[in-house]
Amino acid sequence: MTKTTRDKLIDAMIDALQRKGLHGVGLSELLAAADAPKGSLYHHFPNGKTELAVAAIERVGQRAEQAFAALFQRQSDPLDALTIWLQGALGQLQDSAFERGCPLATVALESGPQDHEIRAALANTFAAIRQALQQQLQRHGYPQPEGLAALFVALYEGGLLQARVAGSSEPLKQAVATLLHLTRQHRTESPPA
Amino acid sequence: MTKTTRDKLIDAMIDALQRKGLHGVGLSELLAAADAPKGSLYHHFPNGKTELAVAAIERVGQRAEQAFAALFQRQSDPLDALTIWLQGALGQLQDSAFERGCPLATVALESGPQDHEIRAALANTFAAIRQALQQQLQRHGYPQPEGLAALFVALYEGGLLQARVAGSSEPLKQAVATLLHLTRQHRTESPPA
DNA sequence: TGGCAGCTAGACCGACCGGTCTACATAATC
DNA sequence: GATTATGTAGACCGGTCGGTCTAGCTGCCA
Repeated sequence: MTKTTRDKLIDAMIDALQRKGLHGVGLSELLAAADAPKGSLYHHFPNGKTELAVAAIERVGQRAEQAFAALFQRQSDPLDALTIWLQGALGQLQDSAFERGCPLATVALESGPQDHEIRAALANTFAAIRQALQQQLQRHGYPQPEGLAALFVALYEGGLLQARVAGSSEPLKQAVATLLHLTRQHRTESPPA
Repeated sequence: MTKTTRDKLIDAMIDALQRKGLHGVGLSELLAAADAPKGSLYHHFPNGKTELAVAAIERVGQRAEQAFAALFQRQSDPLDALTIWLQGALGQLQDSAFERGCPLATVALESGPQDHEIRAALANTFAAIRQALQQQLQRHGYPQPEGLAALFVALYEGGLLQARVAGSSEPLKQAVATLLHLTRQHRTESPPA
């Protein structure tokens, strides 16, 4: 299975978004990473960098949904699934010497209201992730599933950010441990019907 | 009290970092906002954009520490102080039509390990904030104060990020409510000595 | 074999990037 | 009043940016 040029471009963009964000990459870097000429980029993505970024965001969203689905299926407790997910992200960050974080976070912060296409793609993706989480939490009887879902996403993004600048996994690990403790304890005291 | 050119440059950089991050601003934009010529920039900050960014990060850190100190002094419960702080950030985000977020988050994600000056400034600032939080939480008998401090910072950064892309305060508000609920409940059951 | 679509290839463009440099105004120092 | 430090002012530079455009390759269908 040889990857198409289009796919290589999207993957190159995802990698770049993880490392430096949208404004931090140049087209030349993207093209070199994908081993493609400029013509191919503008053939597959007539609107250039922006359109490629949107495609990358959407692909990240798809992958996340798939990964979540698989994870929730294997783990009986969604909190276990979340723990594994967080550990995976942290592992990737460590293995890359604290270079590779969330592919969505940096563009999210770089974007303004005028970047409507990018913001729309991001809004959809984040909403979908929160909703998937919420459903699982609800199904397993956790209280305030919506707030809890947003809280876990915030922990993920905010925790990776802190680990990144600290050059250490500790802040995220501690935060995760605390939130899991809090959540589990709370659920024990008000068990599901 | 007329602001010096140096101060105007730093403030312009802080504003830019909140809106689009370091790679998203050009020098020309900074200089226009500060109403200063290029010569002044390179006079006050010989290492250019990077040095200005470091100065901006440090100033943000100083302001945060001052604001925290005042807040913790007025509020008997650190959780109340934190709530006010989060509300303030959310208010600024809303009032700016979801443009103005945390001045540190975007640079943090844009930076790589090679940007050692910026990363060092960020690492210091975040560590100082976490420690200030931790002390207050500890003093008031909250368990796992270190993890809780990291968790609150993560909530702040991750929550603002979500609110930003969603164009809505809801995700953050819900996450905050849930975490406060969890924390307060937990403390009630294991009161301080 | 001719024609055509899909895609690759990269030369080329104007705009803007961050940064350097010289000239000048101002104000403190002797 | 000459000298010197401090800071303002902006012309200027090479490089890179994102984007356009023409040419050519490759395989498919007639």
